Amino acid sequence: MADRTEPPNLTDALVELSFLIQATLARLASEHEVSLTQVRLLGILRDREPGIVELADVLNLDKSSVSGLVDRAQRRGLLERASSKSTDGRAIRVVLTESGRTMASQFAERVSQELTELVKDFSPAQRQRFAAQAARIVTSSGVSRGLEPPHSPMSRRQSEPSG
Amino acid sequence: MADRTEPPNLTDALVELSFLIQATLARLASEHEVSLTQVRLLGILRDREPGIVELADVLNLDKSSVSGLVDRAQRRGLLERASSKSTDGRAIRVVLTESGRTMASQFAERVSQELTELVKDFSPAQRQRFAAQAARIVTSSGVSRGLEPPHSPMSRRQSEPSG
DNA sequence: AGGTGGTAGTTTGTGATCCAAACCATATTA
DNA sequence: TAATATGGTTTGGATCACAAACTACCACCT
Repeated sequence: MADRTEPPNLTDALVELSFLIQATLARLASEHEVSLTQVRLLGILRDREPGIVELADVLNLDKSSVSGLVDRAQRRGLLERASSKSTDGRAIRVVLTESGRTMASQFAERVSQELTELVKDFSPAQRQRFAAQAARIVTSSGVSRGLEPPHSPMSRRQSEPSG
Repeated sequence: MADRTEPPNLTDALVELSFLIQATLARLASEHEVSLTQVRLLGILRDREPGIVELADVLNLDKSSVSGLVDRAQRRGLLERASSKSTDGRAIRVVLTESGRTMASQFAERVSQELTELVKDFSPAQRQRFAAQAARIVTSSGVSRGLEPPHSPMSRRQSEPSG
C-alpha cells in the first residue's frame, strides 16, 4: 500500500527525527567521554541542586539507578554530594563541580551547534515555525515535571521490562 | 542574549521533543514486555530478512551486540535464525516469527496512535508541514543506511564511552 | 592443492544502565 | 516510645553495548 511519491508519514518522521537527535546527542556525549544519561544528569544539575529522589523523579528513574548514576559521575569529578541545607539529616544535595559545569556548558554549546546544523537549509521563518511547533508538542504533552522548567534540559523514560 | 518572551529555543525544543518521543516509544515497548532496542529490531525486520552484519549496520551497533540482541529476541520467540538462501554457508537470515510480526504490527499501530495524539491540536495543514519538515531534516542529515529505506523504521546510535 | 586473507557470526570479558527488593538512618506520627 | 514514612545506599539480576579473540566458510591466487 501507499504508492504516492512523498506524503511524509508523521509517525515515521517523528520517530526517525527522535532517533537522529538522540544519535547526535550520544555522539557528542561520547566525544566528551560520558554517556548520554550522564549528560542528562549534568544538564539537569545546571539549574538545580536536587536530592536523589528528586533527581529520580525528574529523570523518571528509580532512585537506586540515580544513586549509581551519581556515584559514577562523582567518581569522574563531575559533581559532588553536598550536605543538604534542610533540617533533614538524611537528605543530600547533588551539586555540579566546576569541572562538571564546564562540561555541561561545553556540551550544551556543541548540541546547539549540531542541532542548528540540522536545520541549516531552513529559512529563518521555517526554523521559527518548526521550533514553535516542536515546543508546542512538548508543552502540550504535559511533561510537567512538577517543577518550574527553568532551563528544561531533558526528560525521558526508560523502563526496561526485565522480562 | 535573547530576552524576548517566547522565542522557542530550537535546540531545547528538538532535544525535548526527541526525549518525549523516545519516552513514548519506551513506554509502549515496556507495555509489550520488550525493550526499545528489541522493538527497533522487530521494526526493521518487518521489511527485510537481513543477516547479523547488515542488522548491525542498520542499527549502528557492533555485530556482537546484535548477535546477543537476536539471541534474546529469539529466546522470546519473536524471531528465528534461518539459513540464508545465498550460497554463503556462513550467512544466516534473521526472520520474524508470526508472534514477532504480530507484535511489531501491534506496536507500530500503538506508536502511530500515540504520536498522532501528540499533534492532536494541530490543524491538518500544520501536521502536514511539521511532518514534512521533520522528514526533511532526517533525509538531509544523510541517514543513508546504504540500503533502500522501505519502511524506514528506526535508526540510531548508542555508543557508550566505556570510560 | 595449498596458502592467504576477507567476511559472517559467535563467544568472552568488561562496563554502564536499569529495576526490584532489602537495608540503614533519620523524621514524623500515633 | 512504638510504628511508620522517607532519603539514600546496597545487592542481585537482566539488558545492552563494545572490543577483541575465535570459528568457519569463501575467494583469490600462485
